[in-house]
Amino acid sequence: MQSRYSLASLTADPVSTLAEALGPDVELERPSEAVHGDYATNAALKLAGLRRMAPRELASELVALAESLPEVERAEVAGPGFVNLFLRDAWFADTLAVVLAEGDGFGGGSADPGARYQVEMVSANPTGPLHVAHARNAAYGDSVARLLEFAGNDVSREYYYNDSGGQMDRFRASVEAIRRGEEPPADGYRGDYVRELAAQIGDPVPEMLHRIEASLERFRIHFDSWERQSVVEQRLPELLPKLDTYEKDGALWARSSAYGDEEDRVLLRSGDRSPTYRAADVPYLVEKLDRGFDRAIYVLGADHHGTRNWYAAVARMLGYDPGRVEVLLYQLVHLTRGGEQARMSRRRGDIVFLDEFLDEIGVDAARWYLVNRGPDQTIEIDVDLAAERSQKNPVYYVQYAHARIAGILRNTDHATNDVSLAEPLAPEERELVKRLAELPAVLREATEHRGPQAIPAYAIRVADDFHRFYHEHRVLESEQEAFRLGLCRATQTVIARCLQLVGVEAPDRM
RNA sequence: GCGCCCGUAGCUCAGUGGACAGAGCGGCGGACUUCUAAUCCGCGGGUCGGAGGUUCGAAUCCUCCCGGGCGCGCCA
Repeated sequence: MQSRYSLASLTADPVSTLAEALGPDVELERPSEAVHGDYATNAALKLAGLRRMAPRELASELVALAESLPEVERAEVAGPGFVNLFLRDAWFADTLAVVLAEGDGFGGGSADPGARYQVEMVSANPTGPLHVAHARNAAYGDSVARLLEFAGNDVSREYYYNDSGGQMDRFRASVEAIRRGEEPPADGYRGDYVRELAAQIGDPVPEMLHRIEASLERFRIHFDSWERQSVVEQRLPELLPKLDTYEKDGALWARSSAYGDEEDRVLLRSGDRSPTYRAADVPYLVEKLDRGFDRAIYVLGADHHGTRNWYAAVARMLGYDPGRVEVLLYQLVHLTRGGEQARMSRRRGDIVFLDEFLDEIGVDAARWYLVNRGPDQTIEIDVDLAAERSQKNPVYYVQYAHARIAGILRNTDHATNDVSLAEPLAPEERELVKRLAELPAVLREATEHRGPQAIPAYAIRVADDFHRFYHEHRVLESEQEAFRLGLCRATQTVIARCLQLVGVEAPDRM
């Protein structure tokens, strides 16, 4: 195997480039212990069985290959067959040069070719203000959307709402009741916002939607389109005959259980034969796919998990590739206030509105907290703590690293990409470069797994490494100024990117 | 009863086959004549819910059990 490793072929991922030089099946990882080198691979352990060789023997071959690479200082076999690599300073300088050359694009563009995605999220019916559970939907869905965009896909965010169902009737009836000076019906809606809407004239729904949109814009989420159930439903008559359906108990049912769903679903109610909410899903899905989206993503709360297979079943029933339908579920949010737990249920009245939440802890902390946990994990946030201890919030720790760098860069006008080394690299410099080099892999994985929680975790590591570096080394007017300035600019770019992907601002001063 | 999710440090949680399991918060003790101390350094803290299994190797994959959350509407 002849190595043709060359940094002349600058890719956005220096680590992958190095790995490829060792063979197609080799993946490098960063060992937790420094004595295990800058990078290590378990390739020999994995391939030993296939090649019928002893792992350590195969590892020796990789070591020989690795040591022939100009960037490798030395390599060694360790343990059962790990290969540890120790890299020369030149690799770090070249890697930093790659990051700087890529600039804002570093870590992006991994989707090749890009595809067209629709991310439908929030989609709360406009019967009241958004609350914190909706905020998680928004924060999670929007970060997934941002990841997809940065990977090079075309992404459209859509908000879908029911403007014609029983819930909406009850909402309008509640407003009307107050306008007549009566109490809202027992199953109606109440609260200050209902009174405010009653004080205005006309249909309260559009005004409620405006308020929701304003909350979302404040939360830094912009929707490209808003879709109404009453509009979508109009195509139902032409689509019903194409579905696999049957009559039972006076209602029309979809035979969805034969297409991967858990159960059959009612499309037309017995009695007035009016369409159910599920029925509207059918023309809506057709519309999504016919509009040319390669993939339609639904972002749903875990309380909707019972219908997660319904959408793909509809696609199958109509002859579409079910792989074009993707349902993302996230668990619920519990808020604690003064030690007392409140569940996010509108029905119980324990409502904490999104706007109140933002008033208390700020947009940056709110977005950070809501995306900081994996979607499968229930989130618990102590609002008092989040607001009170905001100084110690990790989000400020990361922002501070960004602001510190901005402070350094304000004091210089050197802006070259020359990162030549004046002296041997310090451990803090090497660690930081390796950290920055992780970004492409971190984002690739976060995008593929729809797991934006990896971003804040990584951003903390970057800030960690930077603060340590900053503490140990002078940047301006040091012997190593050129390299260190480059390191600062690259770090700033990486942190800014991470924050952008989770919808958090990257301040130049704090 | 059935389905989905979760169970990792005192608390909140990272970690979807690799080396002695990590972070933040909380606790204790240190470091500013500097480009920002919203920072840094040190100390303490664990039967990865339990039991089997697969593997050279398991917090991670499989089976069963225990505990918690959420669903199982002709509501949305």
